[in-house]
Amino acid sequence: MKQGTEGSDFFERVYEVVVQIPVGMVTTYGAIARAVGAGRSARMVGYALNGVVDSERIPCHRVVNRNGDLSGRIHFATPTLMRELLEAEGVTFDGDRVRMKEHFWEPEV
DNA sequence: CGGCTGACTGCGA
DNA sequence: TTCGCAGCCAGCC
Repeated sequence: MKQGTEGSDFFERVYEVVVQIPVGMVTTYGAIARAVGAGRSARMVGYALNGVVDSERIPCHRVVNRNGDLSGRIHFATPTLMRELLEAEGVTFDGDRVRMKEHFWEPEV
């Protein structure tokens, strides 16, 4: 995908990575942060997704924390939404958390 | 320019 | 594995 072309925002990088997440797979904020070169700005990754309006273009529900727990503004507003979306895509859950061992996908740098 | 906030992570207990 | 504390980075006021 585009690399270095936009060069405007770290946000764009995040979006580019998130949209590449395969259906039925999930990744962590830290993984995305590293993929975009931010390294430790995992929190900013979530912040970037917070600014996303196109949930259709940005599958933010596929992004979880390292525990596999669905954290997110959307999940905070509608706790069932993210889980329903993931299950609908084929993601399996272990209790209240995603089976990272089964669905962890690492973004390509 | 300075300080605060945040959808996180790593380490220690 | 879970709980708590501190650290880093980028955006915003």
